[in-house]
Amino acid sequence: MKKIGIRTVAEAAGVSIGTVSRILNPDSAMNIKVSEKTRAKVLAAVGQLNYQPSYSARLLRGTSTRTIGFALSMPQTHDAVYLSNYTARILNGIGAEASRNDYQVLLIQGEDYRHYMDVKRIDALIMTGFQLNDNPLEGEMREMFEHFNRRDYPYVVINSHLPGVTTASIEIDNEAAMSRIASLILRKRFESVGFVGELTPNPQRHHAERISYLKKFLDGTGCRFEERCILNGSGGDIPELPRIGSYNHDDGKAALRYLVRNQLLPRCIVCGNDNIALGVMQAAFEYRLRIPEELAVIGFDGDYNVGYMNPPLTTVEQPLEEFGRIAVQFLLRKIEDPAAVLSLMKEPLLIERGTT
Amino acid sequence: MKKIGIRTVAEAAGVSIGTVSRILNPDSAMNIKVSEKTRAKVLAAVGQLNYQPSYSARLLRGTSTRTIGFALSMPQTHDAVYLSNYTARILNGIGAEASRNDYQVLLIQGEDYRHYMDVKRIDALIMTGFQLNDNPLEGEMREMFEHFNRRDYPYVVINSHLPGVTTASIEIDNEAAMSRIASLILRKRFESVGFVGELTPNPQRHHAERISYLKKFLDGTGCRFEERCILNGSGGDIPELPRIGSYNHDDGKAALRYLVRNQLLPRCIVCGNDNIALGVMQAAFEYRLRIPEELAVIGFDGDYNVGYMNPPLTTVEQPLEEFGRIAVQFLLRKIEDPAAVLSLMKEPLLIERGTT
DNA sequence: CTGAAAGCGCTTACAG
DNA sequence: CTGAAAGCGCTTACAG
Repeated sequence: MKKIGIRTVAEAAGVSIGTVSRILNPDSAMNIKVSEKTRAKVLAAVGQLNYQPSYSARLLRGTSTRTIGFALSMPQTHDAVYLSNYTARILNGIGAEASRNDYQVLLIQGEDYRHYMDVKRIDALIMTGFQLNDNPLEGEMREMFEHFNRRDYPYVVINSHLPGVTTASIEIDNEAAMSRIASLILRKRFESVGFVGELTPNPQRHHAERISYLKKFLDGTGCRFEERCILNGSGGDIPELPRIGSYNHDDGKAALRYLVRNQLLPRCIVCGNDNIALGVMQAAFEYRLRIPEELAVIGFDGDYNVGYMNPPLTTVEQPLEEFGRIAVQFLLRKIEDPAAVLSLMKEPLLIERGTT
Repeated sequence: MKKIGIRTVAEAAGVSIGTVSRILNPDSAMNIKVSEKTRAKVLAAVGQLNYQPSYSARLLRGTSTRTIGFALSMPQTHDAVYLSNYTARILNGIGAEASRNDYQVLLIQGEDYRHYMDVKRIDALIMTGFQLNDNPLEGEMREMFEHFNRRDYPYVVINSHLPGVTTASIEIDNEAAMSRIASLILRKRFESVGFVGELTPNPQRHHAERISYLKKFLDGTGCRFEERCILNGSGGDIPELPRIGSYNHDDGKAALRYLVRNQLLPRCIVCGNDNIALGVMQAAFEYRLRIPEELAVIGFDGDYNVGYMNPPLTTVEQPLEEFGRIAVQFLLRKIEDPAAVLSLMKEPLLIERGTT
């Protein structure tokens, strides 16, 4: 079986390969000046031979790959879970918008994001989830972004930022989110509040940020938000959890048990994400605590299922799908116009349901 | 800024580009016979110039792309949701195993899967979710698989099959699953059973399959499994639902409401998937039905969150992550050995929790 | 052990 | 309007 390439087509149509190429590349400036007659001949041959231009050869000539990279995790930060619920939602937005524009998505895992761009395996890159409290790779990453900025690469960072370097970014307004949560807490007159984040040595930085905003908004209101009811990270009295790449449910369970056993249980627990909240709720049921009468629970993210809990979870809705879509839209613009910039801070919605 | 290619490196090291290439391709047979001295020189130059071999040039030379395609949906079957919960779990397995083997994953959406393989944009392809009751593209797809088989392409189909063509496949044993569900139903002495699948004109074929197995196992046992309590597909009395690309929760809600209003509510509802089950449960709570005392609910799939419901959901656990991993392992084998075949039927676990 | 050269399959100035 | 030719950046027989 002979491989059919551009010259097979050219022979079949009785023209040169250059002509075939011109006809097959409508974007080419030269495409216009081709006679209808030859065009018809060539197109017929293409159809009959079912010719597919080689992807790699086109790539080599510098054409776009029509591929957007989505970087799933930085080295050392990735655990057993490849794609979290949260990441999947972002990917939903990315995928929908990409496919609308006839782009595909390459999932990238590993150390070297620069490489994919440098080598033009992808046209653009979306990153998320590397914002740890203490990221050992911060230096390297800063360099990477400077490299990207210098070359006007199309990239976007979602819900993460690195001090000291400007990046194209989309993020949720944690301050606004915590302000809304604080209002709810005060309106409900919950007299004490706790916070449960990830019980790992190196949790996402968001959690710490949100804790400090919540402190700010609750300060002087009479509502107690004490240090020992704030479980985030590790050390001190915080229960140790083996990290098994879970979806954080276990952090919630462990935290609630710890609070109950040490008689620290607050009236309301604010959680770093919805999975933690589900874990908190499950453990609360084990202790026969009534939600929301005895314990209120507030989540974060707005995962697909949390409206179907019993009671349904009050949570801060992050429009993650929208983040994905906006990211792709920006990247497509940036590909056209290297000067395009993006710096979007989105205010989230607090959705009150049955747990408060 | 000059672009640095293989010849920049060659010049810097004072050797020919062929030598550079040989040193950089450890797999090459010629790699062994290169002197340590030149190797050191070249490697130093590579490091210093931070040289990255062009991905596209390598591709053109026929090297592997180190990319596995994951096809998300067939044309016309895809709705607003790009990646369902179910698909995300498969992808988790694929991604983990791929990245362990230094492969990346390309998400493919659109009409033409053959193209990606033919054109060698990917080394292998994984497909799922196209098994509709009435797939208008069945003919085309059959041709595609025959094309793949003829060329010994590495591909796998997960949880879908097409009558009349043999494909490399991994699937769940629906018969075993329904046998387990039937045993549970009989043991609990539920006197009547209903089924809720997708309330769309063209539901997944699994649901119909499972209904018929359940019929078989319940037949003659005295447990009633009547036609009018089987809601799957559309037509007849089945409530019409606008498809909004949801995760099926709404099917569950609509179905339960329909059953209650028409006084058809059975003692136990078996659901086509977990999202449907969550919808059923939520609607049941609205009617103040007690689960499991008045109504038992059984899900399918084993999504991450369903153990955290209240009560936690009894469901059939599909090892979807494992399916993804096995698929990748097979593909890597198939790349080495074109004669490799795969036909795996996996028995699922029924996990009994609070809803039965 | 290494170099010079052919060629992977295209696109695109350059001629005519 | 179309052809002949250069070249994208590599890999790999072929010589030596």
